[in-house]
Amino acid sequence: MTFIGRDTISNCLEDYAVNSEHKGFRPLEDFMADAEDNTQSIAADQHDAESGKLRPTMQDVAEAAGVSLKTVSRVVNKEPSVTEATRKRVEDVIKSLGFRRNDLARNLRQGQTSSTIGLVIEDIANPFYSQLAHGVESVARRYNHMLIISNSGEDPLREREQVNALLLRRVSGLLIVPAGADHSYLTSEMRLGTPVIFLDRPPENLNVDAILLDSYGGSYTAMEHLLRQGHRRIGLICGDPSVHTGAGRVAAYRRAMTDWGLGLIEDLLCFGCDDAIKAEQAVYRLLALPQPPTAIFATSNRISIAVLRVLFSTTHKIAFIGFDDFEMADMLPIPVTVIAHNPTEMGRQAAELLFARLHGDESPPQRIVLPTKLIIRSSSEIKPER
Amino acid sequence: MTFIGRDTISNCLEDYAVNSEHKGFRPLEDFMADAEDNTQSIAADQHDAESGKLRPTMQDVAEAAGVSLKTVSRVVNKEPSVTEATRKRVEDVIKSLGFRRNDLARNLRQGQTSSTIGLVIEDIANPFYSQLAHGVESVARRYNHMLIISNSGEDPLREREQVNALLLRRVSGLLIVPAGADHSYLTSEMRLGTPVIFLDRPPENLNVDAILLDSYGGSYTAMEHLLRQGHRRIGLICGDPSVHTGAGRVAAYRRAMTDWGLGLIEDLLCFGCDDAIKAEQAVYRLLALPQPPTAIFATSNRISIAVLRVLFSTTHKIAFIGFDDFEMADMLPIPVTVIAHNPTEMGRQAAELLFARLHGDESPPQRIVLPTKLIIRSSSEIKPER
DNA sequence: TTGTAAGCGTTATCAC
DNA sequence: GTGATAACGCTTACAA
Repeated sequence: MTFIGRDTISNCLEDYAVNSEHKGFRPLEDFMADAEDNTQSIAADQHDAESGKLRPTMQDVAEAAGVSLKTVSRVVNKEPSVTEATRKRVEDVIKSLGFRRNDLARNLRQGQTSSTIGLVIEDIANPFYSQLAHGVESVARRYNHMLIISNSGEDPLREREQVNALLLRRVSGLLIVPAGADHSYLTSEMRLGTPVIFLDRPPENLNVDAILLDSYGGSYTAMEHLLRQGHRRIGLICGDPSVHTGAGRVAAYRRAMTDWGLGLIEDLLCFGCDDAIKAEQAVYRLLALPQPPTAIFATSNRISIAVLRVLFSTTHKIAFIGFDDFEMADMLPIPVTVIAHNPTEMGRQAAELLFARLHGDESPPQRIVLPTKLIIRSSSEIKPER
Repeated sequence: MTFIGRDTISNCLEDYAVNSEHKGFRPLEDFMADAEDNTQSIAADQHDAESGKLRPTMQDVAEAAGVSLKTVSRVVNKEPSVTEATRKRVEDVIKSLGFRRNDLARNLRQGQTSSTIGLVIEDIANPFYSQLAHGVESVARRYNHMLIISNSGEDPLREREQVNALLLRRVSGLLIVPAGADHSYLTSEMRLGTPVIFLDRPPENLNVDAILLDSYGGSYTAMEHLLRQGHRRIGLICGDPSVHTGAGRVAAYRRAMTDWGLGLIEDLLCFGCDDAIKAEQAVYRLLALPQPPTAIFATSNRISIAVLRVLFSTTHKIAFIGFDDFEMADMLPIPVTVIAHNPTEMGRQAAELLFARLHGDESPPQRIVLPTKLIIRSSSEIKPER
């Protein structure tokens, strides 16, 4: 075990510890700007010079063991009809040569697949997606498949590229959180036998399995809860309202207002708040209104956090509900009421369905809608000021 | 766009909205227990009945276009020497047949690799690892590689299985956050040419690149900060102290105490708090001590959150510092002082190094130690009660 | 129990 | 420019 010496420690003290002007969580790029040249590089001891050896094949093993290639194959695949003696001999050679079967070749011969499934999401760094991926992975492992994850970054073009790259690699199946609108480009591939399942958002122009969330129902429940508390001016902060999930949540907002006999006040609706900056600006705009909202509904975890950051920094007493639960929602100064659901379970169900398809389930494409649950903490219990 | 009807909404109201006895963030399994039978399944419209078509090969394309297999290959790979006319003809056939090159076969022929890299981590649902994965993926994409992520769940056995599965699939390179202790099993594979890089923890019995964090330096800085505030009874809550990261943080704790002329009080040291439950129990134990600590140092993000959950639920005024920054650390009732670093950058650097190795960089194995930064918020400024 | 030969879908070599 | 033909490392079918 090697530790960095005391000099490192004093470096840290001088360079960082005193600096406390920084506040707030800085997850990505902006962090290293002032720190990266402090990267310390320590060369390790020695290095194996000679390399360039070729990877041994079954043929090599066969020759070294004095048996045929096929016998090696039998041993490797644990087929029964091999003498204990030859098996032992072959296994020894395998060990000494460091042989490892090439599954690329194996899969090429056996079927069309790579015992790998592909998952296309927006951004693995978002907890929603990392939980989703966790669920998928746990199921994939049960079926002896590995998981290739690729980020589309909400870019339809990139989504297509990634899907194509996965298909080239002959993934056994595909799980997609769609970024683009038109997915008809997948029809031919699906006809050829690759099962595809959509997550979180349904496909357009494609008849395919989808695991969705009850965005509309959950949001309607949340709105009703706010309305029951007496709120009439409710701000809405959402991302792209043309995305399915956003659309459902916005529709629920509108419908709830209408059902309660309230008109829509355009000034209270904020669209396109896809990143933290835009969401924060939207909140500031709402607060500056002659008649600011008495409550705010945010349509996703990222947006919620941005909104709350502003709300907590002001003295305004505004009720809040957000879609998606998030870690620490219950630990904030005012615990946050959320529309919760289970991303891990969503990933699991999608993966299970994928493997069912892979194993020959030919039933018609399904639409599974997972339930949401209003978790009432404190932020929604703030009453409207009169 | 299809929305769930009003009946769904009332379901939600009755089944969930009223239920508010639940508090706290429930990320995984325990959530669905009471909700899963509410899963609604809606069968979709119709279904393409006939399938079973075989995937077209270059040979099929060649026959349909009346050219040789090799010519198709030339077109697919955009090699120069093809007439515009034949190129067009072949491309049309490719489109009409929905042909897609099988990269399994291509890779088999070309080299040993699958233009895929493998990443083995503890748990993708942990923000530390999902940020790390994000960094790796962004670099991999630049190099036209896809990323296979697999979770070891801290289990050395599973780690080995996963590594083996990745190697069987002929990943171009391997990024590992090691769970096990002995990694000599990788030597033969590395000699055969697969570059391997360790993240967060160095390998044992293996001379290989590693990207690490300055656990010791960061922790020492944190301890000094607490000691300067006058704290003398500082509780330590950590996971497995035999893991490299844990060991470095514990060593810094001990050393700092010693350097300040303080003895170690065994009662204040809590080891093996790997999950939230154990960490919480540890805090309760500390609080119940005849002389409880006036400050606590937690050695990871998960532990920090568990500790804070307890601390915030009591009236004890205890200072706190945690290793790893986390989202919302600055928004809690008492903003949390942390030892921050950049997981995304760690992933990026590891991936860059991996590709350098892949491109023939033969320099001796490196140990890169990334800096940490003490971000002082409020939790560390609580003075010891006299 | 063991071995031979063909073939998976591509690319590489070298003719034409 | 284009096309045979032989690999790549393995499995399948069938023979010995």
